[in-house]
Amino acid sequence: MNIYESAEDYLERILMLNNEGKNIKSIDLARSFNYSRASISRAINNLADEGFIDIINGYLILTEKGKAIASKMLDRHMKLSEFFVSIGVEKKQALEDACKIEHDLSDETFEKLIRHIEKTKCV
Amino acid sequence: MNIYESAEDYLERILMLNNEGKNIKSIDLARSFNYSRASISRAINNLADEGFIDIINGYLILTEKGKAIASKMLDRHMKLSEFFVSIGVEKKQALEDACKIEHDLSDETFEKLIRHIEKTKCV
DNA sequence: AAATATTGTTAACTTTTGCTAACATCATTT
DNA sequence: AAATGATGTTAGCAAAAGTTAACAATATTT
Repeated sequence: MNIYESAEDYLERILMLNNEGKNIKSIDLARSFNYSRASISRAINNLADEGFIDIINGYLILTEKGKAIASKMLDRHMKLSEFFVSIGVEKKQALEDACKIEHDLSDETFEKLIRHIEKTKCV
Repeated sequence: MNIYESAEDYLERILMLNNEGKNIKSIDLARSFNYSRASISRAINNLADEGFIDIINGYLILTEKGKAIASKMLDRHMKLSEFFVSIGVEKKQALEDACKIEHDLSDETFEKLIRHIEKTKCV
């Protein structure tokens, strides 16, 4: 009953696209990640089995449980990449790095980091 | 001819232990990571095949190629964990988080981060 | 409605990185 | 030298996360 790193990415991406006003099907996610339809199909069905999403008419709908994870990841994603950009990292690179480490940072470290960023914002 | 994350960890750990004045055999690495002898044996032989270490009398000796990676990782490990501690993260957690993200950060982001840390040191 | 194109699923494979079990080798101690 | 113990290797397994190929189910276009 773990949630895997890849699963976190999928949920986050669904929310990200929803926030852009898009309703998402499997194929959209596959295109978004540039992964095969097969990979996404299996992953998505697992997420549905585990109650992170509902699949309704082919559309991927985050459950509360799924949304909780998606929001957490998206929040980390945005804050980390903003921070990287603010210290001079090129945007594309900042996004890429944020995407990787958002899964690995402990809650403690992430929170302390955010506090540090707030504190040093005008330096 | 990639270098995998686990391989980076092994090389780093060899250097770390060398720096404590220890000469390291396979068994020491296994104990250090709390991994089985079998896992380490195979990984180490791969690293030797790929020219990252020499195995001499059972001792694991970093080649120049191996040392380059080990130093880079160890440097990141120390600087990141120091930074985390400096912003209030508990030491054990700081080490754990550093160990994970040291592999993922791009050179650009790592360097910019270090510069930022230097700049905000006395805030 | 029939033909075509798009989307989703299934099965079997690959890579990374760990495991256990069984065996081989090397070192120590009696 | 023989017995014991420590270390290293090999073989086969597992899980996570991707792949391709082949097929099934939907949609769309003529």
